[in-house]
Amino acid sequence: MARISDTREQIMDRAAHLLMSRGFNGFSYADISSHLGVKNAAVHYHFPAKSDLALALIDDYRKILRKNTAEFMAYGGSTLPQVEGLFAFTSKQCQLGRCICPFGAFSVDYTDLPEDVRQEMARFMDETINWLTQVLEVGRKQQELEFTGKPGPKALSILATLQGARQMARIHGFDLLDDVIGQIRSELNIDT
Amino acid sequence: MARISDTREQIMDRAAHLLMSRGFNGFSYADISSHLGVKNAAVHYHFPAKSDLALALIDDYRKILRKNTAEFMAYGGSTLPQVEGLFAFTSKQCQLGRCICPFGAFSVDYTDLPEDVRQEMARFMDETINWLTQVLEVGRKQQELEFTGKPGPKALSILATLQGARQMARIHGFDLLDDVIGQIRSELNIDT
DNA sequence: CACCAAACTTACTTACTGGTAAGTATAGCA
DNA sequence: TGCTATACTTACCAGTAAGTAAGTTTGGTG
Repeated sequence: MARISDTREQIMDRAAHLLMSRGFNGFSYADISSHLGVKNAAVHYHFPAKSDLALALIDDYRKILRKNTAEFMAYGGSTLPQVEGLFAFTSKQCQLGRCICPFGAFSVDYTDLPEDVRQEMARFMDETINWLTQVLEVGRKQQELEFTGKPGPKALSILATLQGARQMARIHGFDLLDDVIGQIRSELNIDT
Repeated sequence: MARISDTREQIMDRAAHLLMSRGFNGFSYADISSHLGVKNAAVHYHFPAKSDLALALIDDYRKILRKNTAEFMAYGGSTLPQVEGLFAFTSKQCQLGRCICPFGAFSVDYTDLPEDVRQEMARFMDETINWLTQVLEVGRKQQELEFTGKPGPKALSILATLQGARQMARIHGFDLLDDVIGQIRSELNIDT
C-alpha cells in the first residue's frame, strides 16, 4: 500500500483513456483493474458505482478546462493560442487512440446515464461552449480572426466539427482530421 | 409464421433505431426480440453473429444513399435540395431519438468490430463523402452556393459538423442542432 | 397426402457485467 | 504496544451478453 494512494489517480487515468477510446459502456471495471494489477473490488472501493466514476471524470475535465482557460477568461490576451491549442489538443488525443471526446462518449451511452451525470455533462458542455464563444468574440474584436455569423453558433459549430471529425478519422484515417482542421482554419482566416 | 417473412425486415428496422439511439454495443439481441415479440434465437436465425447484423445495416445504408442520390450523381441538377435534404434528414433523425449516426456509433465501438465491418464502414463513409463533395463542387459551379476552400475538405467538415452536433444536441438540447445548421447555411451563403 | 425447407421456439452454455460483504494488511498515532 | 482508519483482497452474487444445438410448426410443392 502506497503512503499516499495513487491508485485512485491511476484508475482515473485509465478510465479517461478507456472512455475516450471505447465509450462509457465500452469498458468495464475489469479493464481498469487488470491494467493496474489490482482487483476489481479495489476500483469499486474508490468509485462504488460506475456513475461515480463518470462524475469524477467529468469533474476532472471541468477543472482542467477552467485551469487552462482561467487566465484568458479573466484578462483576455491573444486568441490564436487558444484556438490553435484546441486544434493541437484534438489532434493529439486522436492520435493517442482517444478518438471519442467525452461529449461523444456520454452522448452515445446517454440512455444509460443517471440524471446527475447528464446534468454535470450539460454543465461541462456549457462551460466549453462559453469559453470558445468568448474566444471567438474577442478574437474578432481584436481582428485576429474572422468568421460568418454570431460567435455563439460559430463556437458550437467548431466544437461539433472537431468532435465529429475525431470520430470519423478513426474509420477513414487521420488525414481526415487534418483536412477538417485546415478547413476550420481557412474559415477563420488564420491560414498558416 | 408469415408467408413471406417480414421478421428479418422488422429486426433490421429495430436494430437501425437501436444503433442510432444507443450505439452498436448499447443494444442486445434481447432488445430486438422482446420488441418484436419473438425469441432471442429468432434474431440469431437471421443474423447468426452481431457482426452479420452490422454488415446488413451498413449495406442497407449504402443502398439508401445510392438510391437517394443516384439521379444527382448521374445527371446533376440543382444542389440546394440535396443539401437541404441532408439538413432535414439529420434534424428529423435526431428528433426521433436517433442522435447517433452510424459513423458515430461504429466509431465509438470500433475496437470491438471485426475487420470486414470496419472496411464496409470505411467504404460507406467514402461514398457519403464523395456524394457531398460532388454536390458542393457542382453547387459552386452553378452558383447556388459559396464556400471557402476546396469541396473535399468542406464536405468532410460539414459531415463532421452534423455528426458532432447531432450528438451534442442530445446533451445540450435540440436548439443546438438548429443553430449549427443555421451556421452551416450561412457559411454556404444559402440563408433562407 | 407426404415431404421438405424455412422460420422459428425451447433450453441451454460460457463469459462477463456491475456490485457487495467480509476479511486482511499496513501506516500512523495515542 | 494497541487502536483505528485506509486501502485493499477474497469470494461471492444476480443479471445479462452473445451464441448454439435440437426440436417444432407451417406453407408450399411434387
